Amino acid sequence: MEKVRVRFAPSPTGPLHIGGARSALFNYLFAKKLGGQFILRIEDTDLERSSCASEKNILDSLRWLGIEWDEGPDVGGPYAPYRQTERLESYQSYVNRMMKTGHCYYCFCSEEELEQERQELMAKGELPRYLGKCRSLTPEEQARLRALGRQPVVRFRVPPGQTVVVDDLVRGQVLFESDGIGDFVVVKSDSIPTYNFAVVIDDLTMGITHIIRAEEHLSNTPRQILVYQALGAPLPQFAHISLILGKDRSKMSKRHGATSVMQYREMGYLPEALVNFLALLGWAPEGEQEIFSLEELIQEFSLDRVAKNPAVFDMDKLHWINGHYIRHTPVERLTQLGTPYLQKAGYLPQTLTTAEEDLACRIFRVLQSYLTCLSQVVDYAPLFFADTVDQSPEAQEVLAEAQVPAVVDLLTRKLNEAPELTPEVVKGILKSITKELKLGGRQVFLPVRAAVTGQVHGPELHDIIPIIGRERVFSRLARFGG
RNA sequence: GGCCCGUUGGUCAAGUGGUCUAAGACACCGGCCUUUCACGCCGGUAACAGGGGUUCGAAUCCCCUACGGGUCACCA
Repeated sequence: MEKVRVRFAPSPTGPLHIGGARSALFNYLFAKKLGGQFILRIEDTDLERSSCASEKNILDSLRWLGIEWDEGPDVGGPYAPYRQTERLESYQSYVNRMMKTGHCYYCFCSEEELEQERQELMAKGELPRYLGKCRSLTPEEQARLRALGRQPVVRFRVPPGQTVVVDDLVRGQVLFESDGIGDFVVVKSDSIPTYNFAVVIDDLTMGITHIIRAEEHLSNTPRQILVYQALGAPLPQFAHISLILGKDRSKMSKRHGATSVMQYREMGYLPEALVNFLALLGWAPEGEQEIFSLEELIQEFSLDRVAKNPAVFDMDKLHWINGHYIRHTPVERLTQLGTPYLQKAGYLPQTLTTAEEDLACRIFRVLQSYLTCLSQVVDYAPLFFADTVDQSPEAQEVLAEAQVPAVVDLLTRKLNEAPELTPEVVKGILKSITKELKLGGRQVFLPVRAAVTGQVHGPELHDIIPIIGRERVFSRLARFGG
């Protein structure tokens, strides 16, 4: 069997979108599952909107997710270059060929003329498309127009009365009538090829076997197929995956909140969590497993388990998955990834002493089951770093109880006497207080928690008191003593 | 508007004519664990868009309607 070669071909017009990441992921999984190659190609023929920064963002985002490419703009490969603006010559010969065979022709219509044509068609209630005005210009007419300084575009001559069949691996056969497609531009007046043409040539010359991309490209596919046919080239396999929708069921966009991979990274999502989540959007494994490593996904992935219907981006589930990965990752890694949030918020300095590193590690150990994303550590930070804490209404209620001053005084004394504060020591102290004052656990633990943290909920007291440290604990307890 | 795609609980989804009085997960609710919360464990509520066919039998096949989405550029 022919070796599988797939590609992810983003245009560098913005940061990598969550939808793009999923397309890349599906391509990657498909390739790796079948022992094929995953190629990254940059489609930068839109000179206006393309930027190096966006390209870098896309590469960084993919790498962060753990999606590695076998060939691409930065790593090279046997079909280099992998940036369309660097492959301009490669398109020219194909244009010439189609020009010679009559599949293409020059069109001198100006934008104004086209706009007018569009308006007229719309006014008549017909579908706006190019009517083929320049289809049969004689060489003389062409020369005259060129002499006027008109820069022509090259259009593809769409054959009339044809049914174009898109054989799609996820959607089955999809039929299009060629009459519904106007002669489309293949080379722009600045002599840069358009998307619909460049993709075909690149996929063809790079030996791409399967084109897995978002559904929004489905209606472009008949145009591309027409080009393949004009060239007498074999068709690759197509697979159009459904879109990712926002909460309101329209295509995911900025107004739905975070849409780029990097935003999720900044919010403290782990790459493996995002990958796991994205894989489950529009694809379902055979069993009932929900948590998958990249390796497992590669094992399990198959295009025929990809859904046809669009999927709503479910933030709740992402949170759950991320929380799961946070709970299951080593504290050292959590600390490493999470400490920058503490630094950015000013709780810790840019460069850490060994003691501060240790402190951060202890904080993350305690918070591990509380966080659903790393940035939330900042919400808990005052608990560990503030000299005084505000009491919640519930905490105030608890602190009004009669036994509180005695408990606080005794705790203060015992903490003071302890040579060192460790979880074991604090645990013992708290227990001894219940005994000495003959109080129920609740009557001791709850007020202590309220006084020390300002909350009635939170991690084990014996874990957090040593982290908070004697000084701060005393300053928080002070107001509640007898 | 034309063309195209889609429609199983709030969400992700399994399901490819009988084993569906429809799986699992998230969310939600309840219980257990625990000094509290979180975690974890156990349990519960909740769905085949509507209407016609085909068939002994339909979530599964066909048609229509409704709704949602995509696309109609010298953007990709």
